[in-house]
Amino acid sequence: MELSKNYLPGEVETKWYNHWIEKGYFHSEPDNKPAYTVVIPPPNVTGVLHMGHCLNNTIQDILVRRARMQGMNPCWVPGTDHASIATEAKVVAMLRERGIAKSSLSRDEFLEYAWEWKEKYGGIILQQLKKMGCSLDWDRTSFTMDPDYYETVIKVFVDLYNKGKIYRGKRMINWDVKAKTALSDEEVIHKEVNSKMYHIKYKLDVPGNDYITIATVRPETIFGDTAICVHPKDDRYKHLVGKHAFVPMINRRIPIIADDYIEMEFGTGALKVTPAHDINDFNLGQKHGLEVIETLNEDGTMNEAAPMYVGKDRIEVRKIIAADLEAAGNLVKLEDYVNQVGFSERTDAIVEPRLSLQWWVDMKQLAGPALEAVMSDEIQFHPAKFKNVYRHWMDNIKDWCISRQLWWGHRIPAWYDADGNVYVAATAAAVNEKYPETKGKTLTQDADCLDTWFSSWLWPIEVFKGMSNPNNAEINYYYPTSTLVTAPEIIFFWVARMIMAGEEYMGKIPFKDVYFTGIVRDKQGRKMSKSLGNSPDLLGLIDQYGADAVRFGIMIASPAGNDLLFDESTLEQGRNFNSKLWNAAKLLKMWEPRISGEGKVEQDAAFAMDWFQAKLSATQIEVDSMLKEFRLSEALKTIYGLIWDDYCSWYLEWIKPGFEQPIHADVYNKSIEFYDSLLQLLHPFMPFITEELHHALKTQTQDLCVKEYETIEKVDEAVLNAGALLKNVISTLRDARNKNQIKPKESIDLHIQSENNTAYQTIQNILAKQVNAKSVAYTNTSVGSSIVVALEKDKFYLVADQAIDTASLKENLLKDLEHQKGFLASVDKKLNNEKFVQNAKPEIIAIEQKKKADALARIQTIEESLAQL
RNA sequence: GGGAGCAUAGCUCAGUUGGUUCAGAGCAUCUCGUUUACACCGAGAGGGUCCGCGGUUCGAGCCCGUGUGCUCCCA
Repeated sequence: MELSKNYLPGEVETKWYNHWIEKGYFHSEPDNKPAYTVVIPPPNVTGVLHMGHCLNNTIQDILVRRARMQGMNPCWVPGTDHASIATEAKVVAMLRERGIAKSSLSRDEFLEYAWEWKEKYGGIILQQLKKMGCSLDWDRTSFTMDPDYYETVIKVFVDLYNKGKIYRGKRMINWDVKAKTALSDEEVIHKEVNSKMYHIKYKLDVPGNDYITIATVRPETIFGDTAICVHPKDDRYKHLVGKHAFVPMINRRIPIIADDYIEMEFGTGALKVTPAHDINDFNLGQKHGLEVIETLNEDGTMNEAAPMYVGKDRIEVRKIIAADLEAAGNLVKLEDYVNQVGFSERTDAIVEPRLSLQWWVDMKQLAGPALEAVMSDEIQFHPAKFKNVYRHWMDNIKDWCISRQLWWGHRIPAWYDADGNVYVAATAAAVNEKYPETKGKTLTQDADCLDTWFSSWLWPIEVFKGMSNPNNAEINYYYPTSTLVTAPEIIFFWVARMIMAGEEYMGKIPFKDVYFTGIVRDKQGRKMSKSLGNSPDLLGLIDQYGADAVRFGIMIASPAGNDLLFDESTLEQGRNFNSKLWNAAKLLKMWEPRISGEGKVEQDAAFAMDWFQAKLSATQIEVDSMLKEFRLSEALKTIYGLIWDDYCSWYLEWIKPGFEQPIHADVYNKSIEFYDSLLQLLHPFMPFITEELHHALKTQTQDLCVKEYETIEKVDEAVLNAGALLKNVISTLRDARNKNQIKPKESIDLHIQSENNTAYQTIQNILAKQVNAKSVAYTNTSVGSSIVVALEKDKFYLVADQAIDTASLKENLLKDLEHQKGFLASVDKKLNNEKFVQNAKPEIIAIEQKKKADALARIQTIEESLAQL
């Protein structure tokens, strides 16, 4: 097969992906081989591929492809998450564009639109993963609202309720005014915001015209104030405790109370207490038996509690209230202030604390075994630092608010009778059966849906129908899964809860290793986000550079445990690597017509082959151990260096036949074999080009994708060292040529002075070729009018036609001499130190003595060279 | 406010229980070079008081203390 001038990724990628699918390589069925199971973190059904997915799925594909080539039975399950809030928001927006208000639709009508939307636009992201080469088992594509999955979620709710681990309660929750739903704590993102601190004075209900001043960043909440609180030890306010004050503008009379919760140094030391709209104030209110006055409607507008602002949004009121307070004479001052404000993860609306009746999971009961599994390393986190983060959260775990005021999702299986009694069971019929007293009564189902994560925490179980069809062959074979690859941001949302669900419902951990990827940032270190517009178009990049180059670029820049600073130049590096691979194959193929089977392999070529075999084995071992430790980026770098430097720059040059000369069949075949091993090693990282070249090299019986790794050959250390010496000599001599301005084309005569000539004789042809020497000779004495180079204990004389710059040669030698002498002095200092000799281990002392002997020998060599100048 | 982590070449990072030849790699930089795989290239080079200070030790990039700066998580 003839290779084109350049590698063209586009066609090659489509061709091989289709081929792999046709062959069914990615499909897994339980068998006798060990399973290697990975479940994809299900992207939102509304999602499109971004850099985070790209990193995450490339890593998973590397692990899965490698497992496949190691003879395991890998199963990588794709799927999507219904993403309740995000999807419902998209559907509502789509309806609005068509002029349909959600409020004008019944629940069923709305859901019909939602499903229609999901079928049409959902799962685009899965198609995009194919572009990247992901070896997912498409026959297993799952969705968190598939019928079985849906039933399982409901079953789990009922079960936890029956066990007393789910309850309904009125609590302070995070309210998303845009989506008009409750949010869990994890769905609130705290950001630093520039605000204003309003100092507002409240008239005291005492004779005279006295005031008490409070400081707040949320002045619109004053309408919900039901007390003012000061510290009991605060001398400024002691006399006011037990008295009353009036809320500005509405003149409602509220008590002044004392509590040591107050920080005297903060603000004015007096706190307005608004139990309905702040969690701390709520707790304070409970403690002191204060009234709770709500001032907000569901959509964040003010209600009748603020008569002059009814229907206006709270943020808008915050802006205009200053003037009104000022007019009323209650505004003391305004100052700039930076504070933390909670935003909705999904809608970016400012979250309002709100008192509300919601469903909760009692997390304390579930946390125990899940914490233990990680602390005991039954589940290993990579990097391990996330163990601490995990423990901290589990130790301080709060109950999980799971109800969402949405229609898209799993509807809560709770029914209410006319008196407001609650009955929990999977269906209305099941309610009647379980609670006979409900028969004949009109029951209304809870209108709310469950938090999206209440379904995703069952993902590793239910993708194998582990709950809807317990103990089936697949769940028994594939569960627990092997490795979970995910972003650290969802350690609490998802990872922790999957562990809980696994322990609760399977009695077993859901995965053995968790690999946390870094966060994808731009060149300046800013997180990639839609609002910053710094996310590149991934499909465009794949078109431009090829999928392999994108995978390479992203992996080479992702040090284990660190964030990824995305820079397009690494994709360029990936593309250049593609070219390098392509050209090396072209070179090999060029030699094919010149194969000759005659005679013996020349000794320098034999050396080159032995050396590369040793280098290859050593690197395979190294890569193996790196991958075991999930050091993927380093493993890729190592393979890159092996291919580019050791194979292309050294090995191929060493065995390269002269102009139009034949190549020995053994050398040719061995070189092809080496190259195929390199492609195999690289395949998990860059699957397309490696498969293409694997087939381009020669007729293959097997696709690379499923070709199992062979046992690694034993490393011949002696040959490895000999190769290292050869490389060192070549570089040193080339440097000497460069420094003496000998033109590359000009050949030299090389004389070697060494105690070990045989070491050089086997490699002298390579040496001659690589430093452009027309002759190599061995000598016992110095060679006149030559460039002298000292390396270790050996000396090399380069004889060239042109005049020699003795002065600079001498300068270099003197510099080296000084260097060596300084080194000798430091070694001597150590050896003459009695304490060192007494305390250091014998092998360390032996090393120091060898250092000394070597340094002395080198100094002698240099001095001799100097004497000859 | 609580917790976790980081600080090594211009950039991004390695550096295994403190001790192999004066700290390594990739990228970037500089010099030379179009020799028939590759300029998406080759050859070579330069570049670091390992954040500051103090301590332990015969010996510290690595251990301890402290200061400074940065990042993330939680409240």
